[in-house]
Amino acid sequence: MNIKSIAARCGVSVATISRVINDSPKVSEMTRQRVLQIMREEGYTPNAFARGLGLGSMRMVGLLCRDVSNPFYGLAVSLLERNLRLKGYDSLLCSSGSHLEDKKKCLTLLLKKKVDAIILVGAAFREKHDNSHIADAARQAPVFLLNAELQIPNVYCVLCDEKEAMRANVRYMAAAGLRDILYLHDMTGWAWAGMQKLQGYRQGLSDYGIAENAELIQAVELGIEPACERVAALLKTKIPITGMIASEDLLAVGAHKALLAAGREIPIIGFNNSLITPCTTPSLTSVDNRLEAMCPLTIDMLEKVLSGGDVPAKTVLPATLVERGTFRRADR
Amino acid sequence: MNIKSIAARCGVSVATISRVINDSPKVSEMTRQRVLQIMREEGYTPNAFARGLGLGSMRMVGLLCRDVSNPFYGLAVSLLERNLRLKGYDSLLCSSGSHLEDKKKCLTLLLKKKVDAIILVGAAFREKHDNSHIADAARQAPVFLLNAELQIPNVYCVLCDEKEAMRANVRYMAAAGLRDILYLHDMTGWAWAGMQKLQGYRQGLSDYGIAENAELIQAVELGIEPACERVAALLKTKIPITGMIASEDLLAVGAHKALLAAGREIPIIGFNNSLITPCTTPSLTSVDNRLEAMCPLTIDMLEKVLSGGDVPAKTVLPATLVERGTFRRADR
DNA sequence: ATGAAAGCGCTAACAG
DNA sequence: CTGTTAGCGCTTTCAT
Repeated sequence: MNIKSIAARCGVSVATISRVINDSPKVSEMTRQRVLQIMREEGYTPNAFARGLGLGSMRMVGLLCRDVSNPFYGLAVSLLERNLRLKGYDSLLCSSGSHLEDKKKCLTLLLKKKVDAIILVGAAFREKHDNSHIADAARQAPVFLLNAELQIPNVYCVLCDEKEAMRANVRYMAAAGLRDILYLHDMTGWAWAGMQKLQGYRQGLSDYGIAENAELIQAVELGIEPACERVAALLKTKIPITGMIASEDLLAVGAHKALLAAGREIPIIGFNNSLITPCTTPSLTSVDNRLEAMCPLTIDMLEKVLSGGDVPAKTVLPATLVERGTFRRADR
Repeated sequence: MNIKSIAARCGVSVATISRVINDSPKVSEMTRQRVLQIMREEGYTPNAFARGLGLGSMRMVGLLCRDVSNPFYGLAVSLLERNLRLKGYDSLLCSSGSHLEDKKKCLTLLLKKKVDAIILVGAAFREKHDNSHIADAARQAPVFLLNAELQIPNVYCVLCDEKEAMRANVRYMAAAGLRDILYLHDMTGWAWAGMQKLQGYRQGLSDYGIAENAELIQAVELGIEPACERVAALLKTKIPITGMIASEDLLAVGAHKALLAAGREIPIIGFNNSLITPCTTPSLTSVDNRLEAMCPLTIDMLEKVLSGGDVPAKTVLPATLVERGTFRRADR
């Protein structure tokens, strides 16, 4: 069943069928209806590959993330995919892992499939030294970075101001009279987002003239248990801790668990406002980095770029603190 | 840059280039090397659409799930995608939501893109009354069900015996002397998997000659808070509860939260062995439904089916109880 | 408004 | 082992 047989069955040429398929205005309403009718009767679907070949696009975009099984990325991918579908794009998914070589490979694979655009989900896609592979990719298709920043032609960034959010966290706590604020993060080596957050923490301290205490900055593996163990150990030392801020909810939950075991209660703020915030008792206060806003925005931009429109290379949204039981702002 | 210009540059015909691209053995090693060399020099990549048109496949498979942002599905999608990539397939992702009409639409969209196969992730894709849309799809491409069963030609099922797992849960608890076992589930209307688990619970009771108590079977919305509220309410009644089994970890965590608030401790078993099991103190005992085994297996089967091999229409794996702090088996 | 025909870039049967 | 050539199914100019 191809365009030719439909044309024959309709008594028109393939050109007319093609016009109907592509919603061209240069078809009389009468023939359009007849063609549509027959297409329905025959259950005809235009061959996507042939269309792709002719049009140079199959309306697919590549979604790259480190790992969809990470709830944060999973949510991002879910939101992106839905918004893409609304605009008639399909999503080619690619969990790349965190090795640079694998990320490059994934990029190449997506480009080979001739996707219309590529979305890099997460700050993990900004390398420390060399982002030339992204620049290369951007020469073939527009690249969108979700939650990372990179100034490269044909690369568009949508991100949430996490540095400022972290800074605000510290200030809120300081304003509540807490001065010994533990910063629990999961930075492993270079991680742009991690650096930003850490800087935010430091700025927050300096805003309030609090001296930085290296013992209060703790890096652990990303997970509830590693965080729990570390905090449990810290609580046994003489290091004073009156507040805790984590770079990820999982760490905050781990910290809370350690507190519970030690029979103590200390204000905690998590990050990402993920679905585990109700895990703790009371529920976890957490920073929401606005995925629900960033994702639709990204897709809007994508659509504009693909239709030749002009779009800012960088859009920054402010984060929001979602206050729950583990910490509430004092200043209101 | 197309096959023709590469052919010209190499001084051979397009057929030879095509043979090289497709790893045909009928090319002399010398020319193969020369062609590969030049392809590299020119940075040539065969046009995927044209190949798709010629070969009738772009090596893509459709991944359908209700929502990737659900950690359980996210993990499944992640595992499937990785295993597919290892075999050279790309994944077209589709979060369909739970409405039948939307699921049908997604199926149609994937088929339009001429995917080589379709994987339906989760029991949600088995409808109560009419699965003809799946049968229709299966006529166009093999369909694989992850964690659901359906006897339809060209549909292959890989699942975990959740009914038996739930039955075992009850038996373990009963063997430990617990008789008033609350069953907390999230069944909303028809849900095949939900029914299976419930049946398992009932069988477990009957295995031990325990009479079913309707008040001990509670349906709540899927989420920590709904479960917490419900259990908190139950604990205030006179209904005896000596053990709890949940159809999903989230519910178990909610239940545990309620217990904590009430200052009580009751054995709990969750389901899915998700990343939130360390949320509770002590950590949550949970049933692992073997995604790590099912996903690679599914992809193996997919590969075999696509290469014309014979494959069983249904494969069932046993679940595993991962014992942590909230419950341990007595019988060993 | 419609049709004829020349691509799009690659594959594969056939001939050598 | 290699080349010639006819598709694959659709899009799109250019006539009419």
